[in-house]
Amino acid sequence: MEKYDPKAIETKWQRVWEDERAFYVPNPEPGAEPDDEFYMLEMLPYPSGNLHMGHVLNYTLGDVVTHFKRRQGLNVLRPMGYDSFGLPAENAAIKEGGHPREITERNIVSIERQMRRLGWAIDWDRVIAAHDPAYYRWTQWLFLKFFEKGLAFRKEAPVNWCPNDQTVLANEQVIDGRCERCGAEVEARKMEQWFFRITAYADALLDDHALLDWPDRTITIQRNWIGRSEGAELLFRIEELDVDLPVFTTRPDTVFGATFCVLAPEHPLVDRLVERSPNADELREYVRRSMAKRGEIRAAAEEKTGVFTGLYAINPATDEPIRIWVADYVLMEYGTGAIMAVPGHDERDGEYAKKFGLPVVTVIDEDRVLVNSGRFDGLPADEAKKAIVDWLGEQGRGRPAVSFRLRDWGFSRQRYWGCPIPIVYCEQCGIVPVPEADLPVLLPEVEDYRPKGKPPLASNDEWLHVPCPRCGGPGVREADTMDTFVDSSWYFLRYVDPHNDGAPFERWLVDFWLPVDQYVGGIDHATGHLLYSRFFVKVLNELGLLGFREPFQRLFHQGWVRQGGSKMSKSRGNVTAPDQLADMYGADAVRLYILFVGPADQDMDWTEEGIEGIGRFLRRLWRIVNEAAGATEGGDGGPLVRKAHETIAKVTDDIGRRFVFNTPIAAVMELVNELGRNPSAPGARFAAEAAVSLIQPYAPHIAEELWAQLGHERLWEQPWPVADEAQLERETFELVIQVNGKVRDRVEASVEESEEELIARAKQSPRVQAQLDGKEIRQAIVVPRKLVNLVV
RNA sequence: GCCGGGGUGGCGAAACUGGUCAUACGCGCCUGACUUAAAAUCAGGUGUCCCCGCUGGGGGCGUAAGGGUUCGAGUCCCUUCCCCGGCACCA
Repeated sequence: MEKYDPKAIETKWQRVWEDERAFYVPNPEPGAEPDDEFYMLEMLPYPSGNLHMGHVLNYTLGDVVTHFKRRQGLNVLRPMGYDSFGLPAENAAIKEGGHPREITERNIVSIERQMRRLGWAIDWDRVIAAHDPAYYRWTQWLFLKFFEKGLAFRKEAPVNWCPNDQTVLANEQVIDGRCERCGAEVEARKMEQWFFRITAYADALLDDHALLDWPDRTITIQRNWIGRSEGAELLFRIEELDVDLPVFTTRPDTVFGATFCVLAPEHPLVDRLVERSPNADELREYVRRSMAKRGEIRAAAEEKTGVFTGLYAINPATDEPIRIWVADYVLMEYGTGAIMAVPGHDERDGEYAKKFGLPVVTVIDEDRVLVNSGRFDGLPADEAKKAIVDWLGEQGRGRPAVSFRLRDWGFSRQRYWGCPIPIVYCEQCGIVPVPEADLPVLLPEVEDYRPKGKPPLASNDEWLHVPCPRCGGPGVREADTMDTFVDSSWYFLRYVDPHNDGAPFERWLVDFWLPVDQYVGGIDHATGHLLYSRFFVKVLNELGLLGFREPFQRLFHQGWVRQGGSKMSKSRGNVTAPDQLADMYGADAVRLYILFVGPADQDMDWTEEGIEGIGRFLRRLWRIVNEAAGATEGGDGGPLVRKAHETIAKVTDDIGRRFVFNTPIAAVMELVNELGRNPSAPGARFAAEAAVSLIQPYAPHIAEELWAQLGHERLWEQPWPVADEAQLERETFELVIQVNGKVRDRVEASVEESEEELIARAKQSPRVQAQLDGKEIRQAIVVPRKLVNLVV
C-alpha cells in the first residue's frame, strides 16, 4: 500500500477533471424545457489577493451541494466570478502606486490559483468580472433601461462631505463621524446624485417574500428595513401661508391631542415660515446649524432642540390653532417631513413639550378608549383610527396613507474604480443618455485617483468633453461612477450567457436556469445586495427581459469565520492562509475541516487545532479502504452492511433535507471506525465503498483515488448511493425499560412483539423488579420499537 | 429601547418531529503497546458525587438559574440572568 500523499493525488485529479472538463456545464439547446437543472450559486468574491477561511467555508459548502446534486442526477450550474470594481484596489493604487486594474487583475490570478488548489467544481468558462468592459458594457446598458423608465434619476440629497479632502465619502469611509483618510469631521452636504427608484417597489419587495424559501431572520431584516407603516396623512391649515401642511401619522386616533406641529429644518415650507417669523434670525441660524449636522449626530443628541416659528396651524380635529416649531428631531426623509406632535402619547413629543413648556392633552385613557376627543369619546383606540380618518376625509382634511422607511438607492460614487455612468450633460438638451451603440463608455485613464473636489474621471479633459449625442453641441460626461452593488445586482443573470456580446443575456437562457435554486452568502448582505438584486429582477421582469420575479429561491447564510482579535490566534501567532494549509494537510483536509468544525450557519473563531484530527481521519480512511479493497464483494446483511446503509440514509438526509454539513462527516467517521474494527467482516468492501462515495463531495480527491483502488472509475459522476430500506429494517431492537421515566434496563426484543408482550418482558427484568419492589404498576406506556415506561 | 439568534464536558460540538442510562464525531488530556528513545501509529480511558462483597458492579445529581406541563423535557410553556447580531428620534 502506498502512503497517502495528498498533494500528488490532488494535482492528479484536478488535472483529470480539467482535461475531461468534468464540471463545465454546456447550455441547453434552444427550446429546451427546464427539467432537472439546478442553479447553485455562492456570492461572488471581491478579488483581494488572498482567500480567507470565510471563502473556504462558503465555496466548500457550495461545492458539497454541487457534487451532491450532480450525483443525484441534476444538471448543476455552478459558476464563479469577481466583484472586481471597488475601493480596496483603488486605495491600494493611491497608497502604493500602480493602476487599480493591474492590482485587481493580479489579485484575480492569485485568487483563482487558490480556488483551483482547493479543487472546487467550478465551470471556469463562465467566469465574469465586473471591471471587464465586456461585462460593464451591459451594466451600463441596464442603467439606460432603468433611465428610460424613470427608475434611474437625479435628485438632490444629503451626502457625507469631507471639507479637507474636498470629496464625498461613502458611509463606509466615515469612521465615528470622521474622514477615514484625514480625520476631519465629516459634514452633511446636499448634492445632486443618481438614484434608483427602489421605493417604487417597496410593496412588491415585501409581498414577494411569500414566494421565497429564505431564513426568517433575513426576511425580518428586510421587512424592518423597508419599514412599511400604515397610517394617515392629515392636513394642518396654515392661514398665514395659505397652505395645508400635510403630516404623516400612524396614530390618527390621537389627533385631538396634537398640541403643536414640528417641521424638519429641511422642510420646503421653512423658508416661507422664516419670512413671516418674528423669530427669523434665530430660526435661520438654527436651520443652518442643523443642516450641517449629519443624521447620526442629530440622532445622538442628548436633548432635543428646536425653535418656535411664531406661527400657528389649525388642528383639523379640534380646529384649535397650535404652534409650529422647527426641530431637527423630525426627519425630512420620512413621511412628509412634518409631524403633528402628541406629547401625551408620544415619548419624543412629550420630552419636547416638557422642555419647551408646551401643552399636553391626554386623549386615550387606561382602557385604551378615547377621551377629550369630542364625538369620538368612548371609542376604542384601534377603532378610532379608521373612524377619525374617515371623518377628516369627508372634510377633505385627511386620508389613509402608507409610509416607508426605505429610501431610494443612491448609487453615484465620486470614485475612479467603478462602472462609468453612460450619461452626457448638454447645455441644450440637459441629461442625455449615451446611445446603446456607443457602449461601453470605457473607464478613462487618469493621473491621480484621489478625488479632489471633483471625481477622478473629470480630471481627464479629453474623455470628459464630448459632443452631445443628441444635438452635437458641447457636452460633458458624467464623471461619477456606479456603486459596485449595481455590478452585483445582475451578475447571476450574466453567468448563464457570459459571452453574449449582443445582449446582457438571452431571455430563454435565464428563464431556463433561474431562479437560483440555492444561494449561499453572508447575512450582512440582507439589506444591500439581497434587496438590490430583488429590485433589479423585478424591474427586468417588467421590462420583459426575464420571466420571473425573484432571483434567489432558496437562501442559506454561512456563519462568520472570525480571525484575529481572539485570544487563541494571538497566542498562537499568525493564522495560516488556506492555500498554505492545503499545502500542509491537503485540500481535502482543509475542506473537511472547515465544515466539520461546527454548523455551517454558525459563527466561529478560527482555530487550526483539530485539523490534525482530520488528517488522521484521512490517513485512517486511506489505510482501511486499502485493506478492504482486498475483501471479497457481496456480503448481504450483517451489522457492517446495515451501518453502511444507515450512514447513506443519514448523510443523504443531512445534506439534502436538513442542509447541515458537519454531522455527515461524523457519520462517515463512525462508519470508518466500525469498518476499522471489523476489517474482514462480511460487507467490509461494501462499507468501504459507501464511505468513499459519501465523503466524495467533501474530499473529492482522496475519494476519487480510493474509488480507483476499489477497482472503479469516475466517482464524480456515479449516482449518489441510496439506502436500501430492506437493509435498514430490523427484526429486533433494543427495548428500553423505564420506571417512572428513568431507564432501568435494556433488552433485545423482536419487532413482532405486541404491547402486552413488551410490558410483560419489562416486568420480568430483574433490574426493574428491584426498582418496583412490590409497588403497584399504575400505568404502562409503550412507544413502539422503542421503550416501555412503567409508572408506579 | 425594539427585533432576531443563542447559552450542553477541559475545548469545537451531537441529540432532526418531547421517547435508548444526554454528551455522537473530533480536539485536548491520561494509560498501555510498538520503539534505545521520541514522533507517528495502534488499543483503552476521560461529566460529577457517592456506595459495595472493588481486575467488577450499583446508585444520586447533571444541558445558564428558577418554576410549570407531561408517564417521560436539552427539546414545549412562564419568569430571570448572561452572550452575540441587526435596527434605533421613522412620528
